[in-house]
This record gives sequence, C-alpha cells and structure tokens, in this order.
Amino acid sequence: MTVRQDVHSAGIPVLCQSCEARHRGVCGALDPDQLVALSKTSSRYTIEPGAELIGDAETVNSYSNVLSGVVKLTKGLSDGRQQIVGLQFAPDFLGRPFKVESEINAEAATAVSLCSFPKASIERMMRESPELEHRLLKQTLKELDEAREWMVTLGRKTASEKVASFLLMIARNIDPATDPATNSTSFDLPLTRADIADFLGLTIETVSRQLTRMRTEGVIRIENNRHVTVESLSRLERRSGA
Amino acid sequence: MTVRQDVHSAGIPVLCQSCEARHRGVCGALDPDQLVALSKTSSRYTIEPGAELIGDAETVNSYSNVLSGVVKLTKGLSDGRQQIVGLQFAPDFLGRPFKVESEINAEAATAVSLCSFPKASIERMMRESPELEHRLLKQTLKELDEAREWMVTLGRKTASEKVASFLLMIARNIDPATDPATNSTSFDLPLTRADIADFLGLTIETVSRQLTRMRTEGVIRIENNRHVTVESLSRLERRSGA
DNA sequence: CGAACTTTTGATCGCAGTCAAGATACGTGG
DNA sequence: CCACGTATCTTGACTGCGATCAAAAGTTCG
Repeated sequence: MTVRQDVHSAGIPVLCQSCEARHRGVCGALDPDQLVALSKTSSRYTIEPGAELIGDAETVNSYSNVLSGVVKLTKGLSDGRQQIVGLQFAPDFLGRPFKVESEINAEAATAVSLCSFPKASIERMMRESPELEHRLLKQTLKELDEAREWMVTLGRKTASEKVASFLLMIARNIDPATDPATNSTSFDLPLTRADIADFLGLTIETVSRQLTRMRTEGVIRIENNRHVTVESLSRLERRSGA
Repeated sequence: MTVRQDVHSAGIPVLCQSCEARHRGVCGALDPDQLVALSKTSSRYTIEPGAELIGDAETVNSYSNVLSGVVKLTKGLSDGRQQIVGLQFAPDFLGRPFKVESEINAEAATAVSLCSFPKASIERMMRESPELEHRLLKQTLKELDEAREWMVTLGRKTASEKVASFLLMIARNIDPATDPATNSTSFDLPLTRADIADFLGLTIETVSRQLTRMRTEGVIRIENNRHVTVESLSRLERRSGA
C-alpha cells in the first residue's frame, strides 16, 4: 500500500494514515496534533480467537479500536448460562467510559487486531475534545439501537426468525455494500454454532436444525460449516420477521 | 415545599427550582443563564396512561424530561407482536438525538408529567455546552447497560426468573432507597399484565401464573391486582437468576 | 348494580430443549 | 500423505415449558 502524502495526511502518524478508525471511527474526531499525541501512547495488538479482552468485574485500564475481526460481548448467569449482548466490528470503539468495572466480558470471536490506548489518554483527550465525546455518544446510541433491535429478536421471534435475522445482520456487517437488490452474498460466519446459540438465546442443536432447514429449502448454501452463501436476501428478509 | 433562595438557586427559573431533572437529570449540566434560556421554550405536560408520545417512524421534533410516571418504549413486528425495549422513570431524558426518525414507540404506561423542549433548543444548547452532551452520554450508557441486562433476561432466563427479575427492577426504581437489608418493600406496578408480558417476552397467562405461584409461596402479596408487597427481597433475588 | 375490562385458572398443544449418537472438519505426529 | 484424536456440527427420539384456546372470577367504572 502506498502512503499518501497529500494535504489531508500531512502530519498524521504513519500508523493512522490508512486506519479505518480515522475515517469512520472515533479517531476521525481528532486533528493531526491530537492524533500525534494519542498515537504516542497507542499500540497495536493481534489477538487469537477465544482470547479474553475484558474479564467480568476486572478493572478496565485501556480502550481500543477494533481494526479487524469480530469481538463478542457476553454476560453470564451464575450457573453458567451465557448471553452474547453485542458484537463489535471494525472500526468500533471498545470499552466502557466512566466506569472502573465492567460487568461484561469481551472476547475475540475471530482473530482480532486492535489499536489500544491507556484509559487515561482517552479520558484526557475527551476532556479536551468535545468532538471526541460527540463521536462516542453517536456510537453509544448506535449500540443502544442495536441492543433494542435484538431485544425484539430475543423476546418475540421464533427460532427460525432468529437465525434468519442473525444471518442478515452478519451479511450487512461483513459486507456493508450488501445491496438488497443484488439478492445474493457470501461470507464466513465469524461465530461458531455455540456462539450463535448464545447470541440468539437458543441451543446449538436448534441453531443447527434451522440452518439445515434453510439449506434444504434453498435459501442458503453452507460450505465447510463456516462459509455461507445467501442465495436470496429477500427470502431471508421475509423469514426474519421484521 | 419551600422555595430555596440561597446562592445556588439565584437566577434559576421558578419551575426549575424544585425540579428533579435539575438535580439528577440532564438540566444539572446547565448554568443559570442557560436554564433561563431553555425554560423560555419549555412547557410542562401531563399525559394520560396509554397516550402515545412518539409514534413509530414519526418525525421527532421535541425532547422531554420525565418528571413523574413511567414511559414505556416499544418496538413492534409487522404482524403485531410487540416488545418493550425500555422503561423510563423520572428524571430520565426522553428522545433520540441526531436522528430525524425514531423507530421506537414511546407510550405513557402510567400518568406521566413531562417537561418538554423543542428539538432545536436542545440541539443548540448541546453545541454550546459540552457538559450537556456529557450527561446525555452518561444516560445513554446507562440505558445501554440496562438493555444488555435485559437481553440476558430475555434470552436465557426461565419464565419465573423473568418475573422475579422484573419485580426486582421495579422495586429498585420506584423506591431507590430499597435497602436489600430491609428485605421488604411495597409499590404499585406501573405496568399491566399485558405490558409485563411484552416486557419479558412472555404471554399474559404465563405472567399471571408466575405471580400467582410467588404469592402462594409467600414471596409476594398482591392487592387489587396492582399493589405488590415483596415479603422477602432476598428470596426474590435468589429467584431472579442473576 | 351492571357493563366492560383485566386478571386468573384450566385443559391441551407444539416449539424448542434435552439427551444421545453419528458424521464431518481439523490439527498433529508418524 | 495418511491415521488418529479432538473439536464441532448434525441428526434422531423424546420431554417439558410456555403458548394457545376457552371460560370463570375479580376489578373499575358509569
């Protein structure tokens, strides 16, 4: 990749120049000076699938941007039942401001790369830049909308509607260019069947049965368990309840 | 109630002086001058139970503080199934910034009184006062936490755990002084059985049966359908899954 | 006191959960 | 490259929780 040197990237840290978080993420709120200051304390990590990013009730002392991969946010009941309460894709901001403790677990669902900052850096920058806080508010509102959308799915949809809704959501996130007119997409599921079950409030077996049913009915194709081709987005949409 | 005239209330609009929203709500972010400016465009309303505040896909052109009563936020599926995705108590802020359309219905669950502002006033004030936006971010984060907590309830709890969780949540909101040690509280349910069902992703009948069971088992008492006395908060907590 | 509504209770049904094998994909070392 | 072991996923048989349908009891108005 060539490093652009036009007026817009002048003075911007090299690492940030091609970073999606600068375009669509929270870093877009910062001017070159602020980016330089922040990037001095930032570092990039790559994380293996299954690795825990934030433990339940652990002290949070850093925030991150998701650069690639999918992070799942989970909450658990004392007897081991689990529920995924959110999925974060690039270039989402990861971390819960203004709280020392998080009651949420964050875990890499796929391989994940992060750009990570000390808690203090971000919080200082937030005090200096109202625009940064504004972006954070917008992301939080987006997450709230998504959470409420899933509450409808969890509370009122049938198993097959849940699975259809899930596939639709993944299709739209993995390939944001998903044109409803195109009517066909293909992607790798970022989640195992167990994760999908924890996301939809179902069991592994029910998820598997529903996927099999959609396959035999020609709505989707599945290769190697993970790779899904949606043959008809409109049929999928019709099955999602909505 | 006597009107305080000390240094802190000097220059504050009369209506705001004893207003909860100024203490615990978003108006706490504003200085006296800003309060005066905002209060010029504000007006108070009282709304009957069942009245709709924001219609689905309607244009939103005002924001409000909830001064008393309970507002339910609902989302519906095309075939009529409904899910309550949030409850707002005083002094919550009501309205979805930065969006022209709301995909959510807001409806008075009980009698509700509101302090309401034109959309433009709030948005102008938000541009002038980062502190206001900060409060809004904090409330939004609180709502996100609550939504995620309910996702666990909806996705992974049994009917009886759901009802116990609901009673616990109401007890804590109606009477914030609910001391877990006291082990006993009493309140009026702000929701009908139908609303409770829509909140918990259950049917009316299941909600009723679970309440009956808790009553016969001595965990709660019920008078006139609406008034509930929790005999043992700790027993209720144990039944809520958590 | 009577009408309309809300809640409770009862009987039955069906969807998704549970328990149990089998099948398929994947990594590892021979 | 293949045999093996482990993970993950699928399929089958059965169960049970909560939904559905129906009716009775209680509550709140006028």
